[in-house]
Amino acid sequence: MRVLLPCPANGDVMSEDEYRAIREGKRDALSALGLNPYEVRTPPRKPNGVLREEFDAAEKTATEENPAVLKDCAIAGRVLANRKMGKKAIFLDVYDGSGKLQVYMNEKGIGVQGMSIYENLDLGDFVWVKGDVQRTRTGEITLFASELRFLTKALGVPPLPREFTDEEGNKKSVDALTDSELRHRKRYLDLMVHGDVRERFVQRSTVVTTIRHYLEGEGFLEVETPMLHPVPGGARARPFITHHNTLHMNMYLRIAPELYLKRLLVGGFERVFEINRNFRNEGIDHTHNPEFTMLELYEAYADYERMMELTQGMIVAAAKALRGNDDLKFQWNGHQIELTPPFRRAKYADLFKEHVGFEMTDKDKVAAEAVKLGIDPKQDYWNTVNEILEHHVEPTLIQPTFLIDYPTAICPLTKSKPDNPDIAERFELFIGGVEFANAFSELNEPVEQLRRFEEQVELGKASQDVEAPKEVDYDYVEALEAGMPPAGGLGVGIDRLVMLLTGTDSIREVILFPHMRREHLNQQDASVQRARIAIESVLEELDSPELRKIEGFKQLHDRLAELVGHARVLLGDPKEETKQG
RNA sequence: GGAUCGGUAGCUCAAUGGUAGAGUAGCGGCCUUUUAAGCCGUGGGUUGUGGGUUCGAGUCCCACCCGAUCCA
Repeated sequence: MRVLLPCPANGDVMSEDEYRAIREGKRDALSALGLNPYEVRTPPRKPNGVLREEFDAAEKTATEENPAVLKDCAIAGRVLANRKMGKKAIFLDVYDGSGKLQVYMNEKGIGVQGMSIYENLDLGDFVWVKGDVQRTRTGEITLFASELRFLTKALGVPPLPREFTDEEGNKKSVDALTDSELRHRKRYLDLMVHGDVRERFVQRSTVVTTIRHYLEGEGFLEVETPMLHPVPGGARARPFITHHNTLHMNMYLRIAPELYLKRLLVGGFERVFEINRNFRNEGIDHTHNPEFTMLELYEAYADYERMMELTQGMIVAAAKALRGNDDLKFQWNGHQIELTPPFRRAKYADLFKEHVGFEMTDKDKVAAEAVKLGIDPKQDYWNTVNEILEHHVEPTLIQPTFLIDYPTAICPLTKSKPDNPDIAERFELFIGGVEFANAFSELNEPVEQLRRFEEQVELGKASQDVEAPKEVDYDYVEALEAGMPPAGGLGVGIDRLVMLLTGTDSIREVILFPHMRREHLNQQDASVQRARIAIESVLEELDSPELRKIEGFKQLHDRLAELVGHARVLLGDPKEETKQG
């Protein structure tokens, strides 16, 4: 483990790590040669991939007597292999964003200056190399170096795949950085050494870009609405709470952009979408990250039928863009998935009856089933029905299925069927037993919306449901009073879609920096951490001008500030130490 | 929240309760076209953290930290 210690002499860091010390020595040696170990400018160069293509093209006209050569090319990249064959033949593997290119060097080519750079080169460093590209005797496309320049020193050792010899004497390859914890915490290393991981994030970008273009093609406008909400809404979830200091008010990281996007329909935008993060304060596992990416879109004068078309259309477009062809078979979550449209449609009540065995309106049987499944008895009836469905039906929905026509009671933002107030025009799309999309014909009646909001808050209070809304968004109701056109709305979980299309079973593999607990916090450190946070929040509260108006506050404030100061010293807060020093 | 599994050198992994090891990377040397080159030599560890049992703990016990998988 690398241990960094502040160096009292110059404020720099010194290290107990021998690898690092050696690299620091080479860094200093480069400086002594008059070179910048962190060079500012890179001379002109071409990507490795471009040179490979140009060389392939040149070879098409080459003959045995006149083999292909590209004169005076230059590349830049990270050195990840160094094969020294004696004093006068060196092979480097230099990687850039477009892949690897081998470099051949000898003293005759790069000179004394180049060799002195080579002497101070470590795996992981960045270099610029100039020379002719041709094949070696063994057939590898290689840049024969005539000039070597140093670009950047890497003080850390890159984790590299290696090979070992097993008991039978067979050579076996070993991947580097296989520990998923390390891979996620140090994603830069994971990306550096795992081309397939880089490729997966390129694919993620392809999915997002394709959806964006698809929607733009449908006439949608991409918008950005607030991440900080005064009243959390638009979904059932616990929000993250934060605090705005000068407004002296709590704010919530959004759990959904829905209510803002629909305000835009009121304002006259007819087709809007947003692709961005939602934050939900819930558990972390291989399908949940506290922040995740959602697409939400709203279309005036449309309904949930149209939303089904759009959902299918963009998923298929993304799938084709990734595959580069029309093969829509995907292996995911242990299932073979066929994404060829149209996706199956099935009614909520029908599938409930089919898989649970009785009507969802049969109160006695629902109650009995709830007991059997251990569902919270304080739950509202329709939430109970929904949990039963989640348990018995959703896992069976392997091939893409639009589950349509939900009970109105669990759809506070959805318009009911014109001929049946108990059924809402809502669907969720399931693939591989997992929810991928949620959409409905949007409720636009302000009075009914207010009634449902209030009902949700009351039900939440009664059942002590932590996910239930605590507050009615009156501002949204007021917006509806201004008149919102009939509309369809849709939400699609982008992370899950990328998982499906890339055949990945863990959300952490499609999020660059998935959240984890802080490393190396023992219980004591964790307590100190919590205490510090508590102290900070006390201090913020003390700054409130409202509080200052209260009689006798000054004395209380001074006493508290004193106590906070003591607490900081006890906890070893660096701020307090510098104040005293 | 519960169950199970895991955390040992930079990396990948060994080690019946009995001197913490190998490969590779590193460092030194040899080698003029290699393909994760080869050969010789060599340094490298708070075994996740803290306790306990024991003559002796990587190993057994307890608590905790960080993950993974399954369940709720």
